[in-house]
This record gives sequence, structure tokens and C-alpha cells, in this order.
Amino acid sequence: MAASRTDHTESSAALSPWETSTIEVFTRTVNLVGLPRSVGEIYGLLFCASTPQTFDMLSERLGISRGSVSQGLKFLRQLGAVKVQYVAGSRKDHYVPELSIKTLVQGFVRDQFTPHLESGAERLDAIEALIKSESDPALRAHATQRINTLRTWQGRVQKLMPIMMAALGGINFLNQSSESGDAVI
Amino acid sequence: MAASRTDHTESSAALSPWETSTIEVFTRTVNLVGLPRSVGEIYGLLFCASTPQTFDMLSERLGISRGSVSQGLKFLRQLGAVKVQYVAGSRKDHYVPELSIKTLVQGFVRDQFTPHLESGAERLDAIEALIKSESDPALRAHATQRINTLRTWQGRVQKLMPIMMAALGGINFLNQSSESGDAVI
DNA sequence: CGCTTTGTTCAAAATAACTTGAACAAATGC
DNA sequence: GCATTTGTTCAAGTTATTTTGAACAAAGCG
Repeated sequence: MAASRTDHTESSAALSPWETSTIEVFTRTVNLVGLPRSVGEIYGLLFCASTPQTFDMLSERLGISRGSVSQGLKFLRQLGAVKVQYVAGSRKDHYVPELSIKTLVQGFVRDQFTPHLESGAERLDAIEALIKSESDPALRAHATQRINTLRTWQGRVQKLMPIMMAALGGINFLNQSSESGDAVI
Repeated sequence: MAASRTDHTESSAALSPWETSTIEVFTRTVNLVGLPRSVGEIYGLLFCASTPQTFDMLSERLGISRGSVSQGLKFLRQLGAVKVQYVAGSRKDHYVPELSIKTLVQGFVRDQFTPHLESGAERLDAIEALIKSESDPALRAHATQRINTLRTWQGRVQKLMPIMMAALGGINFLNQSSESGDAVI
């Protein structure tokens, strides 16, 4: 018999109201950045939980399939958003959430963003090569200018990343603590 | 008869290779931030074009429906990513792209991001109210701590926004040009 | 070993998002 | 006014993504 949404068996305690609402905050957030709902649910439940949760708990308390839990945890582990905690007396893996927003964003940017930025740079080079075979000089000049605009954009976005990280880490980089002449990141 | 992808009629000039590749850069980028392909195609074509383009040109050159063009332009106009340019001797609207990345990001953040941040703040207040009805004091303390973590995260993300904008605008906010004691944004 | 528990994979089903095109409105010119 | 051009809306069709669950591996235990 499948556990109903409100049953009280010890194997799958129902979510309390605040947990349900908090998980919804996470599902909305991950949806905003293009991640599947289940990833938000899993991270959200771990975030709410006061103890490490097992694979089974996640599947049963959230009411989602083992397949989704497996894929979601794989993704979150890769990002560094959840960690496995060893618990004595249990063969099962127990999961806990990463609570540093800096680490979370860093993992997301590293895995989902940086690769696109890098492949983008290669694409621009390829486009520049294509432009060379444009016969009309005026059009060629215009096209070159546009690609240079894209290069400028890329450079700015790339410079933005370390600044974002520093701001998220809680470092006040508007002060003068520089120990050397280095950039304050 | 529908215009084929390679026809040479004056009413729908075919895309040149560099335009096709550049548009692909934009479709990938908008996809990355959760926007529909057609939005990237439309903005991409305007970005490549050396003259203002009409509604019809967009639909025909890109080979997408008038409905998609209408919705895509509506979205891009709202964001501030495209503008209508009046052209003498034509009743049609002519569109040109916004080329300042700062303006583009600002519009995106304003329309797609800030509303979620704000509704998120309200949600946290609602969750805090729910927590009050938790009977176990230890769990209540834990839940409260988690919500405070979320509040901290929200505050950091909010502070990030003006910093991002300043960095994209090319302002060097690491220098000491402050005319007053205000934040350097 | 053989059995059980635990977790993964992946093709098919379910769901969500996008695009289309025909009906509709708005504005212009005659 | 009336016809034409121009652009919007939205229900239905299409496409893309996510979820499911059953078959499969991997590891511990007796």
C-alpha cells in the first residue's frame, strides 16, 4: 500500500505546513533559473530538515519517484548543493544541504554558466571567419562592429563573475583593506 | 506561395551565414536564461541588421509565424531590448535593437527577477507565521533559524543587483570618486 | 556464494512550454 | 464610411522537458 499524503507512519512523516511553504519557495526559485521542480523540492526538504535525510525519506515525504530523487540528488551533489553525511548504524546514504549561498551560486555558475561563456567565445571567432567572405565592404564593417560589441559584452560578463562571488561571500570590497595592489576580489 | 528558405525576393532577403550563426548565439543565450527561442531569433536578427526591420521582415526572414513575432516583439519592447524607430514613407513600425548590455540586463532583472524577490519576502513572512504553530520548541527554533538564513540570502542577492549594474555600466566603483558619503552606485 | 538492500539508468508516459494560424481589432487612406 | 494594411490574441497543435517505474547494477550481510 502506498503511503498517503497525510499518513503518520514513521517511515514517511508528513511535511509540516512551514516545510511545504518553504519547499514551494525553492521550487519557484529553481524554476526561475531553469531547473526542474524536483530539484527544488529535494533541496528544499533537506534545507528544512533538522536531521540528515535518506533517499527513501526524500522519495516518500515528497511523493516523487525514486528515479527523480536519484537524478535530482546527482545534480545537486555535482553542484555542491548537497553533501553525503555518514550516519553510524545505517547503510543508507544521508544527505544534508549546503547552506552557504556563495558555494551554491559558485557551483551553479561553474556548471551551468561558464561552459556557455567559453563556447560562446569560440563561436565568435568562427563568426568572424564567416564575415570575411562577405563581399560588400560596408556590410562587412558593420558585421565586424557587431561582433566586437558581443566581445565587449562577454568581457563584461566575465569580469562580473568574481565581483558577484565576492559580494555573496560577504566581503566588503568597497573598503581599503588591500594588502597589495591586487584587485580587491 | 510561401517564401522558401533560400529565395531571393526583395520582400524577404535570406540570412547570410554570419547572421545565421550570430542568431544562434542569441537563441542559445536566451534559452540559458529561460526565454523562448523566438525571442532570441528576433533580437538576434535585429542585432545583425544594418537597417531597422519591419514586422514582416522578421517573420519572413526568420521563417516564424506572425503570432510569434508579435509576442516576441511585445516582450522585447517591454524589456527595453528593442525600440520602434519611425521611418518616413512607411506605415509599418520599424524595430532597432538596444545595444547597451547594461540596459538589457537592467530590463531583464526588473521584469523577470525583482518581482520574484519581492514576492519572496512576503512568502517568508507568511512562513514565519506558520512556524509559530509548531508545538515542539526545538523544531520551532530550528525552523526560525532556517527562515533567517533565507532572509540573509535575500538581502545579499538584493545588494548584489546595484553592484552588478554598476559593473556592467563600465563604472569603476573600486575607486574613490565619491562626491558624498553615498554608496558608490 | 546467494539473498537482500540500496541506488542508478533509460525508454515510455505525463506535463509544461512554445508556435502556429485564423479570427479579431485598430488605424490609415481613399 | 469602406476597404486595405498592420498588428494582436488565443485556442489548438507541436515540440521539448520532466517524471515515472521497471529492469539493471553494486555493495553488504549471513
